[in-house]
Amino acid sequence: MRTSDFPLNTVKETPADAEIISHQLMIRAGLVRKLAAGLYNWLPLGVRVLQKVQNIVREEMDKAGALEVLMPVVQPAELWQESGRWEQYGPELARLNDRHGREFCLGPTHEEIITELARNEIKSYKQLPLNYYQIQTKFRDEIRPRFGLMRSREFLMKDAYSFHMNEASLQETYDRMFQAYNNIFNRLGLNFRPVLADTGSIGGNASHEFHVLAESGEDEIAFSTDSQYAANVEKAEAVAPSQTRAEPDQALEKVATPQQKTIEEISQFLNIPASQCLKTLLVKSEDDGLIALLLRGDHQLNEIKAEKLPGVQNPLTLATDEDIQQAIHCETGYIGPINLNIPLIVDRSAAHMANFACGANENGQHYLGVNWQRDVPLPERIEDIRQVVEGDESPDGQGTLTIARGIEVGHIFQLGTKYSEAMNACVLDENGKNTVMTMGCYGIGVTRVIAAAIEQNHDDKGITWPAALAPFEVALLPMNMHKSERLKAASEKLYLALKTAGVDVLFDDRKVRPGFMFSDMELIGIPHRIVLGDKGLDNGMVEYRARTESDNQDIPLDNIVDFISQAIKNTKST
RNA sequence: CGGGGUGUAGCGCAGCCUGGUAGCGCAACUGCUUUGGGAGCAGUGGGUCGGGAGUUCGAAUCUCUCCACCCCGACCA
Repeated sequence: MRTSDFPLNTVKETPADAEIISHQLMIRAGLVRKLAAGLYNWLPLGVRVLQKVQNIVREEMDKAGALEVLMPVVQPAELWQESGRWEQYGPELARLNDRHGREFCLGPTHEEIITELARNEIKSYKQLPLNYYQIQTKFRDEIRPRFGLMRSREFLMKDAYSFHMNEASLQETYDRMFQAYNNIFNRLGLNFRPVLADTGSIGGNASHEFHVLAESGEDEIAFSTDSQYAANVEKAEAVAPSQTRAEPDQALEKVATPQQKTIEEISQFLNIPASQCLKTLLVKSEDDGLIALLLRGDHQLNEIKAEKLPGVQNPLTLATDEDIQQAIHCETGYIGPINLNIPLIVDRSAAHMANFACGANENGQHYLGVNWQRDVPLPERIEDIRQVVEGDESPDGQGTLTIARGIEVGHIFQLGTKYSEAMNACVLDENGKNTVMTMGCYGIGVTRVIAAAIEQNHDDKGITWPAALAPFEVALLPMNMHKSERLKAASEKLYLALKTAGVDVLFDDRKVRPGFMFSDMELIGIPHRIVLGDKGLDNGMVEYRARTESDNQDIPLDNIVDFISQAIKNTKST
């Protein structure tokens, strides 16, 4: 490709509304342009990268035995009503009517559609297992689209759905997908980790997320220092402290704490660490009453864990100030377990506290030196309801947890029969008996992968694409070609030779100054650069430099095609 | 949805407080010079100042209203 035929649309200035580096660079390099909040146009250069990702995803999915399909973006409401998600989904589901007034939505995902497809097309156990996938646009009307292509409203996703006779077959495909995902992200050249995950609103059993590690990631991941254990903090289990609870050695004492409500204020006011304060949160119970959740002051409630507990309203709902006033006759901030006449659930770590402080259920009053059993019965329900923190013991008993940030680029689920049962997707088994199919689903955020790749691969000059993602493999830069017929001839000849050798080369034949060319090619992140100049030609040499290197290498013109082919091969295999 | 902010040339911004001929830099186009790290000089084109209503002799500027976009928050008592 020639730059005279392939305008680069790079911009020197950083757009004002781009917060994170990938967003800035995607706009500066001319990959995308914003159309509206969360909506982007893809320019030719960006499309090339998109296609690279798609090709790798396709190859690995095909290799893993999945079959490509294509389903509509616009989906009839009936199917969503059948699964129950028409009501469950909030405003994130974009709904619309056609000219006849019939209801539709823009697909945020395709479980309903694939289940409808499968129940019509799959009749016999002999056709199973089957794994369908597509690469298709999704629309989610996000509360707040942000970080450019990282959380846009419209985005490209690879989604796959598998169908099975039983759990064992599902597990087999799930394992294959797990492997396929590892292959995909390895081939893409990303630094990533598969982690145990919560199944979220989609429901189901086992689930893994694939995270690209980056500071700007929106998710927190907990890793063991000593083992392979890795989990999203939403999911990571906070194990009970291994040491036994300290003996009471302080007397119970009631102290005035006027205007001191938050844990921070209390710990400062009483001059005790937050870990010695007990935090009491009131939430709604299933029958619309109240339940108290007790946590160590320095710990945070894990909403996902809490709302799964029997008796706790799901989704988790905090008690209002009025509820609390009515039930306890005090304000928030002064609640504690002593003489608290509502059901209590205590976190494992909180159950190990001794000589702690807590609210006295009277405005402006706290207790000090509180101990379980002596001053207040230890609640029967001891559960894991907190977020893990750095330094916690790893749930597998090996090492401690460290926490890193990640960008979720893939997610695989064992769905079970959630959708197939609701939508009656059955096949006949070998006895001619109707059986509900078991399902799995597997997603990759194709557009997000690109943003994540840039977050992980950039320098002060621009993008430093992993080889597999770069829009072109080689930049061919002639210095002032329009002034030298000899240079022009040599450049054209080399361009042709590279193309013939199957190299994806971008030939900068614009009449621009050298510095301009260098900057453009570095910004858009082409991994290999060949520079031709008159001086070099005198000696039959050209210059080579890899995008991530800072020094030139002189290569004989006669060898450069072989040299480059080899360099490309090397970067691809690493 | 709550709070805050911004809308002026393709992009980045000034002008607004204190009403009086719409500006700067980059980009684009033309010409000349230059040519190994985003060139210099000269010239050219480009604006319903987000939309609407109002106040005024006169509104980018003041008032009201609508819209768009951005940031923070939306469990941490």
